[in-house]
Amino acid sequence: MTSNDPTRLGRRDRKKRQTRTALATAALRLVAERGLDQVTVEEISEAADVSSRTFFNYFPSKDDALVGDTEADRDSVLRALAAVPAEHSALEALRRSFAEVVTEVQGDAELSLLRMRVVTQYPVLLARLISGNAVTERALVEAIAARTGLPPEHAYPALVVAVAGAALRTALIRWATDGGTGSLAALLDEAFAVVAAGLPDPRTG
Amino acid sequence: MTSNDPTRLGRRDRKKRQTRTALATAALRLVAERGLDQVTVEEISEAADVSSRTFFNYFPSKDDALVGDTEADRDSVLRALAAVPAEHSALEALRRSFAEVVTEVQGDAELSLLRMRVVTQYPVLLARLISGNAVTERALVEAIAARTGLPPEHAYPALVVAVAGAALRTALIRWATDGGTGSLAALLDEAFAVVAAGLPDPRTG
DNA sequence: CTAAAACTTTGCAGAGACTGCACGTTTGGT
DNA sequence: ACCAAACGTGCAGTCTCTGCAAAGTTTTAG
Repeated sequence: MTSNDPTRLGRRDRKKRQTRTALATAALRLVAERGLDQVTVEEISEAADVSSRTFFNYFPSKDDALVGDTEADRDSVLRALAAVPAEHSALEALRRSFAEVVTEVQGDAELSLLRMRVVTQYPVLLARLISGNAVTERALVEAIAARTGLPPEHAYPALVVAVAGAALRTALIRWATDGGTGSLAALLDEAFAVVAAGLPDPRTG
Repeated sequence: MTSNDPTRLGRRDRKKRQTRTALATAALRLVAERGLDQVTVEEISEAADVSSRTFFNYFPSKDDALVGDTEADRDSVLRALAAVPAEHSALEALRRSFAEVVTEVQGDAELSLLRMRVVTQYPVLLARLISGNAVTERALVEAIAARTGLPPEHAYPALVVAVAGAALRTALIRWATDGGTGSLAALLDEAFAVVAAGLPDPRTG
């Protein structure tokens, strides 16, 4: 779970958080059951016992309720990256920065799997997820450029970040299609290892 | 018909193609001028001199008129991949498969640049573009799996394809932000070379 | 304890995206 | 010239999403 003691927040914030997750899980559950177009915002809101207007106070679109909080992931990854010692390579630094998100995903495996199942089923949602990451990508490119001392226009930072993101994405999908039983961290490390080796053809060894 | 010259299709198909490109270019031009939310489908349709209902006969959504024809790219890449000799590595095969799309993009540089400028400006459009590529990605994973003799569930095909796509994407963005003056093919080759080397930190050489 | 301040929820009205349907026109083939 | 298929378009209707203002709730200050 994330780092918050529910008792320390006021009632207002507690209810807000509650409503938000209620909307998100209702949306995921309903869409998993019936399909994306067969679920309206009004139905989701009713399942969470709020008005449909309130839904839009929490999420700017129906899709956003399904893809999860990309901003929280962004903060997490950026903070982690800043904490990685400078002597590590860019690729290794990114690998470590993903660790926190990875453990969060695995910690909430049931919801994560439901989300992955729904999201991968609808290209528009998969795109939405990736677009959230696009914002993260730009921030990461800046950070990697600063860390390596390269100018932000240099090809390298953008390339490493994009490739690392691709590795994370494939590991996530692989983990989800395996039913979430295995270790996501192990899958991620494996992917990064292959990338660091230059993607050698596994047949020729 | 008296002639079967592919460039001289019937009047019907000629007009269809004409209308389609008119809608797409009008959409790109207007959105570049005013912004995505400040342009309605009705305005785009009016600029192309058709009804707004007709717009939706050509494109399923406003966004689709902006991101271009991802299906054509898909066909092109898949056909090219099938033609690459089997002795080349997966990564090299993918690099070659992208060549045709790359030359098309560079050949229509003005429109491509307008599109890249618009698309990169709006995450939702970037997402739409990537979602088209998501379908291509799955097909490529199948093809690479078959080519390498690996099972489709193996991590490698998905990883190579995702990474190659990331390389293509960064090369495209880089080319566009440079104003489309340089050689896109050269940028792509450079990116692939760095990837094949395992993304070594350029600081340490 | 109480009342103002700050915030949240909600209904309402409305713009805009998108779909199914029906009807009229155009086009290609014969 | 004729027909069937394809195309364009208007219309009605659903759904997403936004701004606004009223009403309710929580927090804060006195």
